[in-house]
Amino acid sequence: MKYSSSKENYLKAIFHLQEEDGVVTTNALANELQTRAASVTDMLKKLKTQKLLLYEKYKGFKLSHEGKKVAVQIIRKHRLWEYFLVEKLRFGWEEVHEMAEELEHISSKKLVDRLDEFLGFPKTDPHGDPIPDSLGKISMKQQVSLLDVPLNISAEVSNISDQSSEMLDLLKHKSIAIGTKLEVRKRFAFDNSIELKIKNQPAITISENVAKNVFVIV
Amino acid sequence: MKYSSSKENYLKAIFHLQEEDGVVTTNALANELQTRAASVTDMLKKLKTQKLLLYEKYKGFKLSHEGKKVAVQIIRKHRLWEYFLVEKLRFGWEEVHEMAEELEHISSKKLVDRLDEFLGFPKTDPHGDPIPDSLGKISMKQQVSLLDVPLNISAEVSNISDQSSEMLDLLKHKSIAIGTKLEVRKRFAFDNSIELKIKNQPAITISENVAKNVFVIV
DNA sequence: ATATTTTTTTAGATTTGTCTAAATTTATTT
DNA sequence: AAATAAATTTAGACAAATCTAAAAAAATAT
Repeated sequence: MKYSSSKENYLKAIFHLQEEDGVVTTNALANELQTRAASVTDMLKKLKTQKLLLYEKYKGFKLSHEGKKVAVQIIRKHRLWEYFLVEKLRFGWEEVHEMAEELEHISSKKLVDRLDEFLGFPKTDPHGDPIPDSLGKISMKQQVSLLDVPLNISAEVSNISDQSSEMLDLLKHKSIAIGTKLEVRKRFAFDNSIELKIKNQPAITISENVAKNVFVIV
Repeated sequence: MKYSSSKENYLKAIFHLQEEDGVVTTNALANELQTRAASVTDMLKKLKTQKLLLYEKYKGFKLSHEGKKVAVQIIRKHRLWEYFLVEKLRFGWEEVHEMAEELEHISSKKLVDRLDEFLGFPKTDPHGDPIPDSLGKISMKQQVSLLDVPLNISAEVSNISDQSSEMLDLLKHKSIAIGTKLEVRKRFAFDNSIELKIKNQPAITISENVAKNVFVIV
């Protein structure tokens, strides 16, 4: 089955919000998609008709099994194309999102699978997010923010949730990138700032605000 | 400026028909795009409003300078993506057209230029059609059908205009592919069939009908 | 040069996705 | 538990791209 780009964007957004917050609301979705609540309601009805969504009006909604399957395939395409753009075409990881937003709607499944193979079956995209496999399975290595990681335990940076250029600039300066191995040495109760140690480098300090956006695998 | 996929398809189709037949008609375009003449008229008006087309009703139409520029960029994208699919993702040249029809509408110019670079600035796509450069220049190595090529002159197959699987099957059997170097040895006036010689192989004969679809560069 | 056929255009509908403004339902206060 | 506020849905409209059926223009044939 093939769905419009618009429908695919709704499915993807619902999937992400479901993951993060457990429940999705009409307003949250409208905000995520930069549209109006009324437009969201219109689309929810269409998605329900196509059995991609379980929806009772005023009562809330969530993706059906089929809806989830479609969403995951779109996310797979998005992340594989991002990987391609960064690793093969040498784009910076901060400039690939918009291009991937378009590329994720290319329909051929065979194309995605061949691309996956061409790229060597990467496990995560350039932002550290896991790439679902051809069957839709997502390896869920659990990520923890630096705020929650235990002290003096080796961890590897896996994801940066705020990808503003200001944030990326700061992290670059502190030599923190996806894949960086580090340990949290101390938490300062005064301002919740955190002291980190990266091998062969002097200790560094980051603010609570930065720490909460840096995710690691322990 | 960004145009809808539908508009881009019209521009591309008009460009191709203009190239082939000099003049384009409403019906020819409707046929090419598998749509109705009325729909074509509707779109022509829109393209005129956007100054992509010179159009006087009942009098005919052709692409404006700007319209041509846009068409060429789409053709560039189409052919680069085809090249990518065949050379990097190992698709057969007969299965890439539909995928390229989608990929050609991805908007980022920077992406296309990076792709071009990644592919090593190929000059022709897998069907032998020339790939316009970043500025829209198309190198017009003139192609001649095997019907028109002089005898006993070395020529290189550059294009197959009929790409039905029957034709491709026949050519495969005769070891004729894009890039094959050959000479025309003899023309038989009786049925206009042609005898060819490919290096290190016995001479072969092809019918007029086949010959007229095989284009070479001399 | 008139009649007939073909091509092209118009008029009016339809579908998809969106919108605004108003109405309805649910949630929150007091 | 009413009153108020917030969230959600409906009603009705619009733009883009398409369609069918009918009208108009151009091309062709007699």
